[in-house]
Amino acid sequence: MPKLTFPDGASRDYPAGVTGLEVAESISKSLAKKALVIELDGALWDLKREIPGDAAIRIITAADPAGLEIIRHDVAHILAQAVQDLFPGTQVTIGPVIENGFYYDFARDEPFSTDDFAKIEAKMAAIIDADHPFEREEWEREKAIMFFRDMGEEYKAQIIEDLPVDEVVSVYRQGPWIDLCRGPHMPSTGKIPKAFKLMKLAGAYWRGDHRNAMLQRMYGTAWATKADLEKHLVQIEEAEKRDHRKIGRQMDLFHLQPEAQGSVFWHPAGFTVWRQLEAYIRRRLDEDGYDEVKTPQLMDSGMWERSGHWSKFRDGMFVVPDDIPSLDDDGPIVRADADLLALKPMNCPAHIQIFNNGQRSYRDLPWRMAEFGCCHRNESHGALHGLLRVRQMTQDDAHIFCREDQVVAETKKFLDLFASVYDDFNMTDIDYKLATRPETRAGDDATWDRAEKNLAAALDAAGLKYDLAAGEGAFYGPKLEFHLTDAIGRTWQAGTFQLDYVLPERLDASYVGADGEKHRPVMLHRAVFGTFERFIGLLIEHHAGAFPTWLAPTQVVVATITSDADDYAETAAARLRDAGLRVAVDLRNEKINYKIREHSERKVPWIAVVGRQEAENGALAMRRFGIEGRNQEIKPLNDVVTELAEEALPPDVRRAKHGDATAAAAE
RNA sequence: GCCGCUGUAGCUCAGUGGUAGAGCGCACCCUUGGUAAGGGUGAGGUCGAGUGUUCAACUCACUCCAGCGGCACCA
Repeated sequence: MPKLTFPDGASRDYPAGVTGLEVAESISKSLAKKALVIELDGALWDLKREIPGDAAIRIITAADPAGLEIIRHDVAHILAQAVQDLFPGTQVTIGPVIENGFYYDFARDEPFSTDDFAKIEAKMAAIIDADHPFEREEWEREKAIMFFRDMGEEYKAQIIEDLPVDEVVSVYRQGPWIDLCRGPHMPSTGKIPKAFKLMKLAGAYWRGDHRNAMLQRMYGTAWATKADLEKHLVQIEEAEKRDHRKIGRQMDLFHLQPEAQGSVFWHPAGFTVWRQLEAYIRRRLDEDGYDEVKTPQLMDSGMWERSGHWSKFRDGMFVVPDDIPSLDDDGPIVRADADLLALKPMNCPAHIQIFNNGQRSYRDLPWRMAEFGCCHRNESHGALHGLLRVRQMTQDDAHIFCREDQVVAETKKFLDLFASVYDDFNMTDIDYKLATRPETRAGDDATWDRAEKNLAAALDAAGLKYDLAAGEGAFYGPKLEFHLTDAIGRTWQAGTFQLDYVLPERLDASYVGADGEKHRPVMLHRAVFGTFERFIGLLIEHHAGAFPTWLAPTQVVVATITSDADDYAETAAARLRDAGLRVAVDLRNEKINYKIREHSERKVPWIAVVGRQEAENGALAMRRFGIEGRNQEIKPLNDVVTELAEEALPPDVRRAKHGDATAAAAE
């Protein structure tokens, strides 16, 4: 007699052999109707399976996040059934639930087309209408392998072969269709909400390994209700509107072109944003005790051999022969045996050269060496993506050389800086992760133990909660990952922090300790923004192009209503410029509506409208971006100059100007 | 790099086996208009590149290039 405990703490005895469905019915008919699966002590269980013993239970419906996963899993199954029905000879593989939906990988020689989606979706709806019960069976392992092999389902057979020997092999029937599956499933296909949609088609390697066959992956989204599906589709549209590539074109920030794929042409407006960011972070680093340096773009391949990059990452480096190209049309342009140089893919080896140039004492440490270093990486063509994945990038990079006993304090110092910077950008939703040792790595386990412990201690000291990302560290040391959530809930990684014991060793960096002996410094690789390219991409999408005033390419446009106000407009603009603002003047022979529209589309924070009245009164009609409909405030020019100059201050400068008093008052 | 899709004017996109169209933008003219598109005229295209099929290719086929969505990669 299983004793079942309900979420409210009450418990009740049920007859042996009772199923989840019967339990649900004993509570209420409507619950039984809505029930999808039952949770037993935290594990999900088919409603039609006997409950084996005492358990804390919860009936899962579509309204439950776990229920939504069941729905998505079941939709993946009926997708597979529909596809095999419509395209005989297609092999099924796996079809997991992912964020917002699911995918299914199929093996088929002919390519699928998105044109097939309508047909497949119709078939899926028919399977739901048929209301096939999902029926679980447990099979003997060899029988299952034979069965799927006989069906020509090589991938399924392989999956079973690779299951741990003690794992129960279960299959589920849904009407005429049968599939290997761990389950659980809802009682029948008829309970699946018709709130799904096939989204896209893509290639994916079998088991994620590029040496394996390429399968065809269908992505879909599925929800508990049609309204949820609609909402999701609208959200996708919203995200598309924020696409930094699109906004970059609309706001004339930058462009990319085939002759320099992966490298950005920054236009004046876009580079204005860059300059603000660079000036900002430079102030922050100066304040935090960094020394800025500049190191060579090209270094001899020998340097990269010594650093270890040549053997491991040569395929991602741009290599240049160290030879004068020949003007002779007949012969080769460069000698075949020319020495090789490489464009730097990172700044750290060069920074070690500065460290090594002269004798260093323990008194010099920590040495925080910063560089806005322009690096090149020969990223594969398929990886390039707007500003987010480029071949030429500039990092707000720095390397901190320190003693082992300084690692925790330096890490904490960086974490404080990091949080403060992102706070200035109004991005306070940050998840921290400690990425630990990967399978292939340099350095011994004792060193890794110490390194991971140091980072954990620093996170604790900074009062930060964090998760582990096991095996995600760099090959030379553990990393901290910073996952930011943007205005519409997407997560991004920009900055980085890595602990490195290996490179100082390889490039023989040392300092003289208090004991008069030579010691190895520890090296901390760190970047707050990451790369300017990626960070600007992130900012564009986070703000949907509407930058805060201090970053906006143009901060205020003075737009005239009639040409009688032209002279005054120029005077007002000059005043604003003198106050340090980025000002444009629009004297065109256009209606004010048209001017407002155009500058609003460019997301200029302020439009200062001047007509005859403003010109006579020495005023401006100020219109702030982002407020729907007519919004204006007539203000004396002098007041506007003062107020906008204040609003346009970078956050750190404003903080310094007003001291900590305002900050404290704000808390 | 792999799989799929796409490539037509500065931008967004129609279009057909018989050598191209719209809207916006741009230029010029009229309009001086009070908070998200005033009107007119005009310029602008080797239809991504190459090869092939055809009397004829922007259209069909193949190859290449690039972009997009994934996968793999990401020091």
